[in-house]
Amino acid sequence: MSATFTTASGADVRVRFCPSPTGTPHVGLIRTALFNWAYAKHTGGKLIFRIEDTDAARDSEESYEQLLDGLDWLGITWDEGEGVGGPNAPYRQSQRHDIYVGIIERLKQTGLLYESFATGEEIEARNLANGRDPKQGYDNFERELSDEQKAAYRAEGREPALRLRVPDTELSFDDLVRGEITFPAGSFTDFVVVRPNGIPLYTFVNPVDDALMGITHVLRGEDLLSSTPRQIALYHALIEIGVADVIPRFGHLPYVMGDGNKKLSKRDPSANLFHHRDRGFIREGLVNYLALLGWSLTHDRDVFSIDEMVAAFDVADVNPNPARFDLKKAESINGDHIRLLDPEDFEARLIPYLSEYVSTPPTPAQKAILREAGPLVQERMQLLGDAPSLLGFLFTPDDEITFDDDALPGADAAIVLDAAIATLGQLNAWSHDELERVLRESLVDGAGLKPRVAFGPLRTAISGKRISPPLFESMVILGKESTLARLERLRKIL
RNA sequence: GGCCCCAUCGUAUAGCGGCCUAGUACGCUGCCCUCUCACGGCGGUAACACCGGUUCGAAUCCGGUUGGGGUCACCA
Repeated sequence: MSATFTTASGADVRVRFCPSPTGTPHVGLIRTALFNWAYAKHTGGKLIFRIEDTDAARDSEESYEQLLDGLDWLGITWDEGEGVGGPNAPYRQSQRHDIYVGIIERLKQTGLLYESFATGEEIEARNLANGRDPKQGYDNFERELSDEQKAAYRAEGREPALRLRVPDTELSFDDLVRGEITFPAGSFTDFVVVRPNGIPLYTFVNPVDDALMGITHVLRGEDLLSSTPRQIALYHALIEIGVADVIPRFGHLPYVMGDGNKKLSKRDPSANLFHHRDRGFIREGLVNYLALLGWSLTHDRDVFSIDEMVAAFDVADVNPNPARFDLKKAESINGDHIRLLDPEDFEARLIPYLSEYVSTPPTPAQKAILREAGPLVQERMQLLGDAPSLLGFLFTPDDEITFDDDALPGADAAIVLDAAIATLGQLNAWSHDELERVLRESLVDGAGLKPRVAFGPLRTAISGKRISPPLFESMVILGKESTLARLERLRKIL
């Protein structure tokens, strides 16, 4: 027999993002936040931001601040919750203890919660003795403990945890991304919701707060899929005592995988949201890539704006397969978004990544260089963090340029440099076209060199590198004096 | 082990019974452009896990097998 229950429908969408503030923000967690946010935006619903800080040992204020930082960076905002307030405050579970105590009391009175004294070892031993798999979990053994038995336990100095009585029926629900899922009777057992010290567990406070806050759609990670029947069982209990009136819809988002076949580990640098920001992902690029982890806009486009995502996003379209975090693809998408930036915007975003060369705010001279150099590199970068190696030479004094080993030409380049110095020394119209014209004339046409042989040493002289922004444009930015000084400096070294 | 989820090129995905000799993107790769590197353009590489059904017709529906993952805490 299948249990029947009411699900939320028709009403305005209310979704939530409810992280525990432990550690630095994980991209999988942020992806979950993004999907909830996008779904709220798409449906015109509300996103509630709640802090699940019921684990004092692991929770930290620093972690909470990082969460805010990360969400703010990506532009994920919420309509109700910690930081902005709302009718269901407080939004930190550590401040909601009194609310929980009242509900626990009512649940106890109705017999939906019962006292459990058994230790893990006792449960396992009993499973073994009864021929059950020791890993099978709790056996609902204490459902009908007599007062005498309870007193005996207390006489031993034991204090009871509280378990929820789950229905002895199968339980199914219609997952928004996976369709109908059924758990057979007996595959989920009575579980602890309150510790002996009276502090409720996540398994209790999460559904309780969802109910109290009127959450209609629970979009969360696949790791919570197996606990859904227990949550639904708790919802039944909450409905029975009038705390909830409907059961929300559930949608379990696919895992974000790392290399191999395991979840992207917290220890993997790729898991850390800020690692990507530090390397120069822009928010448009990272959001786009994160959205692609389990979702797609259309069959032939994977670069899109956040607005386009919001306009099209529906949980029902989320793919149930686990998604691998592919840094190469992410960087490529980011590069596309960098190219999409307005030049001034791009310039402004570059500055923090050039801190070793450019002061904040930049001096007028630095600003002028950035203005001219920005367009030269905007299409050459996948990450803003590429900027220092590409642009550093423009901010470095002529006599402090260091030459990369792989960029150093052979002694035969001396002829090239001599010719270039002679030619440029006489050039007065210091423009891109003139520079190219006279240098080609003297080196390529005159000396009969291949362009790459002719210009390679010049590139090294002015940038110190084998790879640089376009040569003539760079010379224009540096100016005649600086260009000649650099050419002469390399000439002397050879 | 019980239960649950998942299964299309190396990766992410499109596909929701005929439009599929399976599309797109990243990656890799050939050519073009070219002062380097990029960008851009034109090609190439490469996949429906397997076995049964249902059907006139299956990547698409059903069952099984195999493989992978998750979960069975007085963590969240």
